[in-house]
Amino acid sequence: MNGGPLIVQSDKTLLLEVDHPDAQACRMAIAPFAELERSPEHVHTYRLTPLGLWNSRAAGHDAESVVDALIKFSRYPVPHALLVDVAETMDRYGRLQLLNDPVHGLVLRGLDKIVLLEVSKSKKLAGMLGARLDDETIAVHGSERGRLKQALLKLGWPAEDLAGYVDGEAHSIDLAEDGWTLRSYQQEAVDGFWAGGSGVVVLPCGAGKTLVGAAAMATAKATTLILVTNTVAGRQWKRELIARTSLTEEEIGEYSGERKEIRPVTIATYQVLTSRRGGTFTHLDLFGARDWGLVIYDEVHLLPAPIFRFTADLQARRRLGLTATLVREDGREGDVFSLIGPKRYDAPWKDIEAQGWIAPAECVEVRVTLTEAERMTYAVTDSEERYKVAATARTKLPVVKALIDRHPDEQVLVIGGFLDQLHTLGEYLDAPIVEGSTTNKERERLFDAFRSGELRTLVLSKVGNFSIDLPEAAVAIQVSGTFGSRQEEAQRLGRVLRPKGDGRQAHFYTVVSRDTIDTEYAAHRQRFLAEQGYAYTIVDADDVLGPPLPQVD
DNA sequence: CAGCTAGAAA
DNA sequence: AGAAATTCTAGCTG
Repeated sequence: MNGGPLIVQSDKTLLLEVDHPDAQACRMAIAPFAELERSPEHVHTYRLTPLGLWNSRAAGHDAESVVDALIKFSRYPVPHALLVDVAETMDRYGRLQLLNDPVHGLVLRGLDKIVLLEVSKSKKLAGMLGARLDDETIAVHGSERGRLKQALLKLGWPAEDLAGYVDGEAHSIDLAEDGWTLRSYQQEAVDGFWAGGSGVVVLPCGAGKTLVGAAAMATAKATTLILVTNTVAGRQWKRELIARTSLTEEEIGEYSGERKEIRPVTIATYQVLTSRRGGTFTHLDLFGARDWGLVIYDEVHLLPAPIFRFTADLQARRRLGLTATLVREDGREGDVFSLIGPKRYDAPWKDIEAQGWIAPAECVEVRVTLTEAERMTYAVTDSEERYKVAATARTKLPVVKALIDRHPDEQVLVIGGFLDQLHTLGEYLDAPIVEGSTTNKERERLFDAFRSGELRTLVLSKVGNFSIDLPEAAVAIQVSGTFGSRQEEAQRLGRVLRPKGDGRQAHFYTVVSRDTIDTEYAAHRQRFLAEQGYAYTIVDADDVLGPPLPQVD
């Protein structure tokens, strides 16, 4: 219509022309409700999904604002049927509400009687609903609050949960007042969460998600259960809470493989909760050990399946999910939506970078050419092993070294997915390795040495995908990854995004073998970051290695 | 009680 | 669609 950057197609894909002058504004406008699917050089593909639309609906956007954005940036007339579909899909959220009735307890109310009638006939809801109280109200078994929301989402009628929460056991928690305040986006995130009751806050790694958690605790002023991915991450939470809140060492317990403390604020690992013996979960008591007023899920994109089940029974407690990437590789975003809650806040990474709260980062994909012999091996390897062969090619070694040498004054993390490759690298670079078998004690020692500057280079296995706080790292070099995991890429970039004291830039290199599936996987991993506005420059390994040394024979 | 190892789970 | 890696428990040792 007006030469805009966006082509809206009736199959619900949106094509964004990247080089168009309005592309950036358009990206900002559609990001709240559309999911990026592909991001090659010139045209990015987004998709409209029901979940994306419902998340933006829950965040207070109405169908009109979505329709306006599509029409405003569209190059051609937007298919009418698609606009109708957007409006209808968004309108499905909240037509059913879960409420707390003073007489009947938990009830499902239909703002639309027909919808209520329709879902009440569904076999999927059998056993969850009780007596029909009137035209627009049906009693709900209190214990089924979570499972009912899951089922309704699957039926396409996600309920708005207004049934409220128990306060839990009160516990005095305040933010410490010595010379710092929450950043504006952190405050907005906490306000959004609290107003919504429960849900997910999406912020980049390094943007201070722990402080959002601390502020939520200071708002709830109640006993809190914090679930984290591993023990070291848990200790970082503890350290941060002691520094930034009125909580003392004695008030915070660690519930991990090593210790089983239950205190007013308890930090537990997902693994310990999901561990079982003889088919029964052994540590479930933790959920009932106290009258928790708030449950915080760190790295909610990694939440293991059993935790979803327990969470279904925790619907009367306030739940805060924290993550940098809401995308899950297992497609269970719907369960996060119905059981933890809708997305309550997110901010584009580039916005927070523009405010100076995370370091600007340059992303470079370095392509190496395999040697004749490596190409031969690759060619004769069957498909299952191929990725490993391509990703762990020895040709990458000197390239990694050259990249490190390009930043002589920076601390460097080398991150990969295959242990033997990492051991080779560790020897080659004379750098220590942190992997799964590294004891927590040793990890903390190495991380401390790195933080203090004593150690310049550290090699990390998949443990580096999880929250590790290493503020000094300014350069990360990725040598291999898992499949094409988008969240992994984001976590790894996140390792270098903590703002540097003097505003230095961060560098993220990904070293990839040319003409192999290594290249494809790398492209897949980069998708999420492309959505956040990070563009990769592709360079040849020879440009990194510099001119070849003269041959001496 | 710290440190190590094997074995299970997802 | 599959393989690798991680993290837990439990049992042993000095």
